[in-house]
Amino acid sequence: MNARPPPLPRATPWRALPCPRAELRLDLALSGGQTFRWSETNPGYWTGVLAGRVWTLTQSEEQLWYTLHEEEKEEVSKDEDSLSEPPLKKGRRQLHSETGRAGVSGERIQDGLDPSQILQDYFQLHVNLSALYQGWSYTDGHFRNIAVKFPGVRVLRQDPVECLFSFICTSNNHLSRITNMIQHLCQSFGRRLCQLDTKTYHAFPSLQAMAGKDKFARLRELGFGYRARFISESARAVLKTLGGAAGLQHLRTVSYEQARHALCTLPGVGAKVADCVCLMALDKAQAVPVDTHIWQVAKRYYGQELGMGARSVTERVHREIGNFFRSLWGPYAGWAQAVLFCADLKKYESPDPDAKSRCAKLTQSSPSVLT
DNA sequence: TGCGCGCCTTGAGG
DNA sequence: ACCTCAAGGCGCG
Repeated sequence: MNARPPPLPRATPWRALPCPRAELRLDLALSGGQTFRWSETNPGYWTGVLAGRVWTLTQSEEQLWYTLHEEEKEEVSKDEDSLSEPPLKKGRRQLHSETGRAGVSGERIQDGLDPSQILQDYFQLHVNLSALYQGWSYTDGHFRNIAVKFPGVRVLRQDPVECLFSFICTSNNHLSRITNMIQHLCQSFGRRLCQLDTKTYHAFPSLQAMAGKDKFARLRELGFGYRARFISESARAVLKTLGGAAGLQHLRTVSYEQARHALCTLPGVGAKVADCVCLMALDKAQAVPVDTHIWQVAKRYYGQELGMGARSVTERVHREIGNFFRSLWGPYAGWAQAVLFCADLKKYESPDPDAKSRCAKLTQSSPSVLT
């Protein structure tokens, strides 16, 4: 079953890189709450924007297949702000090389950077996930139970700008609405890339495009609520005080504590969002984002004393849970958290025969429980 | 200084 | 129709 998938119109021929399914499950990695920009356009086929190009991905037992869609002619979208850097001429595209690894900018793909390198970088295929799963399973019985059903959950190495502003949108919000909001953000402020069927694809907006003067009002109109201010003001703050996109990228080379502290100076960024960005864009594998969900999991499976007395995830709870999981899972604790989070998403809940009987039992006994 | 509480937008789901 | 709650952050006491 390692045959080449059928070709798509106006797209490059399919190519593959070796990647066993145990090392990567596309569905879990791309729709498990890390990124909000991929959709399953056909069963098993995932289409989305990465490094300024539109890709479709699929996988067989041993290989990850990819094709790149043809870009439309240069048409600057209306809202791409005048503050934007001058468009780079083809053939002289921006190159980031802060870390020695391939630098993937969200705005434009670099000519000369092999698409397979972009994918290896994005999926961090140099990390041996099976070995990590083995280690976590050895020290953690609950993880061992989860791991069987949720193999191949990798932490993506995302573009820092896209990751930061996506997770600012997640505050007090739910997955379906987050996905819609980010789609609106890209459609309104991002460069249009192409159209497939009826769906248009846009690059993630530049900092300049989000920082423009009337952007706050536009975002309010688009239904971002109080997050509108966070987005426009954080875009300005990144440009003004953190050195722009390159400055964010540079946080990959500093310590977890330094990166986290820098992010927390931005409006709309607290401990939770900062940890998400540290983990998913800034190479801080030890960062454990703690939300209400992970807190419930922690209390239920790892000890009720975790975050005891609190009614919500306060700074103290965040610290306690994070430190607990780091001591349990080690330097890649954030990667293990991603597996647990994925497993807890409602859409992945398997029809559990025990759940019904538990529920029925609870209902029967509820009068005595409640009184 | 550390901590917890109420508020902020919107809409999906019960 | 009504309510609650959602991958939270922030100002305040």
